[in-house]
Amino acid sequence: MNRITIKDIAKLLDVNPSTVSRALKDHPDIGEATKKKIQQIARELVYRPNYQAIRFRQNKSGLIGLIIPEMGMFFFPSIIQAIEEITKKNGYHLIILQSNESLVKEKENALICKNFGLDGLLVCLSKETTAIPHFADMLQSKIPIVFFDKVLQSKELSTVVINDYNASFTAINHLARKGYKNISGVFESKNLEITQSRKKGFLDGLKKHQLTYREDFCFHVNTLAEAKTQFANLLNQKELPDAVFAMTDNALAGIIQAIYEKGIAIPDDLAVICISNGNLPYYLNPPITHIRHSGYMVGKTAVELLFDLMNDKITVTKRQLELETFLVELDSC
Amino acid sequence: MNRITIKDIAKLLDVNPSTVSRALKDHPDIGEATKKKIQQIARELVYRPNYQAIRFRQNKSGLIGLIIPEMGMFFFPSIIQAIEEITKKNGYHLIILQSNESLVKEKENALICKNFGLDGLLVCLSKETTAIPHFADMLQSKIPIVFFDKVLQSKELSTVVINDYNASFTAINHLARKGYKNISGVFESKNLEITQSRKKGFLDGLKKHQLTYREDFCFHVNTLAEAKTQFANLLNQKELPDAVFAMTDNALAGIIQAIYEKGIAIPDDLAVICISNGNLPYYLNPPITHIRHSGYMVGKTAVELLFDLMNDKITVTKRQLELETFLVELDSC
DNA sequence: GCAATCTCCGCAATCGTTTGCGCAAACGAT
DNA sequence: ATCGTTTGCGCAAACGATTGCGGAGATTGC
Repeated sequence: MNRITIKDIAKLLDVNPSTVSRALKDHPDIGEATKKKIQQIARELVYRPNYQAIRFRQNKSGLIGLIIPEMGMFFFPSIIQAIEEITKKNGYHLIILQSNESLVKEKENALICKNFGLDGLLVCLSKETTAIPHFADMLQSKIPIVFFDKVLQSKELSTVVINDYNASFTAINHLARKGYKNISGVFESKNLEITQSRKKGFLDGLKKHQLTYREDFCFHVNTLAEAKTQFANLLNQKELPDAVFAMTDNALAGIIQAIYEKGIAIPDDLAVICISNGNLPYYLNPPITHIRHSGYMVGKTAVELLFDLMNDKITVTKRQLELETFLVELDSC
Repeated sequence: MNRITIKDIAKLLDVNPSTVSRALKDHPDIGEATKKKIQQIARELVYRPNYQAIRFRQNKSGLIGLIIPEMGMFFFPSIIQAIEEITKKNGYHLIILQSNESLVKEKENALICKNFGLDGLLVCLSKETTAIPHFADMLQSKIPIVFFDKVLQSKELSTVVINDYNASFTAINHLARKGYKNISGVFESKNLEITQSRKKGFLDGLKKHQLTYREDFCFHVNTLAEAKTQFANLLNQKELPDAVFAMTDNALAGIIQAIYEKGIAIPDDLAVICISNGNLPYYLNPPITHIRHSGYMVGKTAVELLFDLMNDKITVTKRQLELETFLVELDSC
C-alpha cells in the first residue's frame, strides 16, 4: 500500500533485509546473482529509501544551516545562490534562518540548529552581536561552523570575510587621484568589525593623500532611511563635500535618494563611490563607480571551507580567509 | 559522554523509558511526584530530545520545501522573508531549492523533495515548465503543495498569484489618462502564464482608450541583457514611442540601462511605467511609477494556505487565490 | 469484605535501515 | 582426504523515542 521498504523486498525474495540493504549499495559480500535480482525488483517496485530513517540511523541530518541577519536585496541572495548550489552538489540541503539583525533571534536560531542536528553551520552575525556564547557548545562539539561577512575575528574561529580595509582604501585612493578633496563618508553601525576596517581604510586613504578628515562630513547609520535623512541634512549645510564614499549598497541607496531629491548632479556637483556586492551601482543614473566584492564568492568560499571541515575534521584546522576586491570604474567620479 | 537520552534518564531514576517520555510531555498517566522528579533531572542534565529520532518515528520531517527558479534580487528575497517567518512560527523549517529556470533541475528538485520526506511544498515553476508530471505523485500523496507566482492554472491545484491582468490594465490606463498614445511594451517569455495575462491586460488597456497596438514597439525578452539590447534597438529607430511599459523589474532594469545610455529624459522624452515587487523603481532616477505587488504578501499567502492544507487535509480543498495590486505614482509619467 | 474501578507505571513492539559477527557451504591447496 | 580460506548470506542488535496494552496496587462503592 504505502511506500515500499527494504523489508518488503526482503520478504518478496525471501532473503534477509540486511542482504537487500547491502545489495542495493553494491556491497562486495553479496553474490552477483542475488545482487542483480534485488536491484532489479527494487527498480520495478520503485524502491525509494527512507532518508528519514537513514539520517536517524547515521545520526546525520544532511542539512546545512545558514543563519543570516536579514535577507535584503543585495548581498544574501547571491550568497545563497552559491551556497545552495554547492550544498546540493555535495548531497546536502540548506536550511535558512533569519535573525532580523536581532541577537535574541540569533540565539533562538542557534538553539534550533543545535536541536535540529545539523551537520554544519554558516553564520553571518547580526548587528547586535558582540560575543558568541550561544555558539560555544556547538563550537566544542563536532559540528563545524564557518562565520562569514559579519564575524568576530579570532584564531579560534573559521571565518571568511573580504579585505575591507583594502576595499575602502582603494576607493579613497581613486577619489584622491581624481582630484577630490572634501570627502564625505557614510558608514554602517559603529560596532561592526567591517565598519571599523572600512573606516580605517578610509582614514588611511585620506592620510596617504594628505587630505583632511572632515568629521562633519562623516556619519554612521543603521538603516537605509537613516542614511537618506542624514545625508539630506548634510546637503543642506553651507559647505558641501565634493565626493562621497558609501560603505555599502544600503548606504548608497540612502544617499542616492537624498541626492536625487535635492537635484544634485553626479559627478559634476558631487562624486559618488561605494563598496558593493549587488547590481545597484549599475542600475543608477549615472552608474556608480564602486569597489566590488562578490557575495557569490563569499558564499562559495565559506561553504567550501565548511565542507572541508566536515569531511576531514583532523587535518583542516581553523582558518581565516580574506577575499580581495577590485575597482569597477563607471561614471560617478 | 554524548548527548543524554531518555534512556539515560530512565536508568538514572530506575524507571522505564516510556515513563520518562510521558513525564516529559506531561502525560496524565504519570504521577505528579515522578513527573516532577523526571522533569527536574531532565532540566539539570540539559536533556535535548533527538528530533531526528522523533521525526523518524512520527514520519514527519518538520521541513517545508521551497522550489524557486532563481533567487534574483527583487522578488524572492521578500517572499522568502515571509515564508521563513511563518514556517518558523509554526515550528517548521525551510529548505530552499533553486532550479535556475531549468525544467531538468526542477525535476531533480521535485525528486529530492519526494525523497526527503518533506511535509509540505511551495513551488514557483521555472520558465521552461509547461506541464507538471514530476509533481504528479506528490499531488496524489498526502503532501500538500501550493504553487505560487509562476503556476499552471487549474482547479486541481492550490495556487497563489497576483491579478496580472488588472495590474497591466491599470498601468496602461494610467498612461492613457496622462495622454500618452504610442506605448511600447516589454514582456518576458511568451509561454509564461503571467506574460499572457499581463499582455492581455496591456492590450485591453489600449483598446479601452482606443489606442493602436504598435506591434513594432513591443517585444518579448528572456533576460535583462536582452531587454537592454532590444530596447536600445528600438530607440535607434526613426519613430519612437512616448511611453514604455515594463512587465517586470527585470525588464525595467534592462530598458533603463538602454535609456540611460542613449541619454533620453524621463518622463519628458519617454514615460516609463512597470509592474514591480522590489525597490528598484524607487532607486532609479527619476523614481519609476509602477504597479506594485508585494512578494511578501505572495509568500505569506502561499505559506498560510499551505499550513491550512497541512493541518486540516479534509475540509480545506484546493484553492486558487489572486492578490490585488495597486498603483504607486512616482515621477516617471 | 469483596468486587469494581482507577492510578500509575512497565513491557515490548515499532519505525526503516545499517552493521558486526558468525556460520555454513564452496573452494583451493597440499 | 584434510585443513584452511574465501564466498555469500542470515541473525540480531542498534539508533531514540513513542504507544497500545496489560497489570499490580490502591481506592472506592455497596
